[in-house]
Amino acid sequence: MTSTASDRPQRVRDRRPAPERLKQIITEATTLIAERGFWGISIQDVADACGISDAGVLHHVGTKEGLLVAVLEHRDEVDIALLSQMLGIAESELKADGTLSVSLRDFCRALVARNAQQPEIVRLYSVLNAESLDPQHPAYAYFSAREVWATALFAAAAAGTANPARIARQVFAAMDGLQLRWLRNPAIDLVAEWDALAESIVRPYEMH
Amino acid sequence: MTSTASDRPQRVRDRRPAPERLKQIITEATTLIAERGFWGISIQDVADACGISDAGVLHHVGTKEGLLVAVLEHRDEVDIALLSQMLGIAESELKADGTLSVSLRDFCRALVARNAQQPEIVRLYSVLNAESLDPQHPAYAYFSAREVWATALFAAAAAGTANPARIARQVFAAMDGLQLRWLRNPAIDLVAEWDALAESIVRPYEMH
DNA sequence: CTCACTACTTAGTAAGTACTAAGTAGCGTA
DNA sequence: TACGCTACTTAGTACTTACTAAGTAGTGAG
Repeated sequence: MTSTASDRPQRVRDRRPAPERLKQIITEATTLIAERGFWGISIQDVADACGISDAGVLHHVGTKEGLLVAVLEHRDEVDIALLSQMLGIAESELKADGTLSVSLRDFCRALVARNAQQPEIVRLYSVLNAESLDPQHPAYAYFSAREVWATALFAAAAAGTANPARIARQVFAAMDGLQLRWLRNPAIDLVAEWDALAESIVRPYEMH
Repeated sequence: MTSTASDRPQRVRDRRPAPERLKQIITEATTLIAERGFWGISIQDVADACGISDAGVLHHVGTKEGLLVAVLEHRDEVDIALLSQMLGIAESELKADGTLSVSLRDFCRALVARNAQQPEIVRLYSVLNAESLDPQHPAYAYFSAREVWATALFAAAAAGTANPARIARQVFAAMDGLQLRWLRNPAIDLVAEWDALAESIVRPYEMH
């Protein structure tokens, strides 16, 4: 599972521009953290995956916590760009907490459709979200803020319904929970299952 | 966070009967694993919490994996006893996968009511469930089996509805997700929020 | 071609990891 | 009161951990 020093092949020097190497580190770290959680990986693991030394990784991210920050910041960037593109709205609409120009149904559908295509990322968030319930965890602040931020977004999208705050919480919960089932059993059709579930949740609150 | 050897106070010998000590080890380990996950704790941490040496802990559980097994086995026992008592049914009804003599609504209500009173245990399961998505994790087999087992139980309780299998998955998902929201923000009224959510999910599938 | 820069390496440190072997001390029983 | 059992300790093993200091080797600009 964890490689030992004697396992590691003798390296040929492979120098790369910092941005490229950093991106590689983030990619590999994302996979590893999704698999084993932040406490479950070592800097050495990431270094091995990149084909450099542990000190080489630390040269780019400073500390282990810095590695996690880099991973999460990168995901924020990519996710916001991808989502706003899928929905055909400005990125600013997802960042500021005003109103949303898309319906709750469209918003959720886009989210789920995107997630269905990147189980690794969904897993990263699922694992880190649970792990970071501990206030001592380096991602605690990030995930606490995300909880507020995401709930507000759902509520904004549910502005047309009878009880946006409650809908937001329920939708958030149902989506998270369904993804956990799907991660454990990928045979589940995430999108179809979500459509059925969302229909049930939103319907009672629709205003005519 | 993690105590160092120099922190540890000089111990007075405190010998106890094996069953009592084992129970203490399980209790302390449960708390610690719920906080930091299985990869996030060390046997030394558990030993410190119990006021004995790490070798003392290993005397009772053998290996770190043995510790996790002991924790999970103990929880199974306690949970089944508690649930069957709350529902007024035989323990065997929860173990075998036949029909259930209680309605889905009553079954879920009992589950949620119990969980609302033991956030630490809910957290233990939430953290381990996510962490153990990795097939290498020592609790992988346990949580994979639990997924099947729990889904079957929900389906049995939903036998009277139009689509028991789908209902089971949706209820399982919604409950898990709502608990995650609640663990992060305990101000949420888990029972009330569940009642509203369950109503929405089950209603469309009810047969008259 | 030279030089500054920087992406890396090696070789450390001090601490923590799971786990073992061998011995010690308390307790129940004969 | 002696004896065996066993709950524990100390001291060790071999290894991993995050991180640092100092040096090396590619690279791009002058």
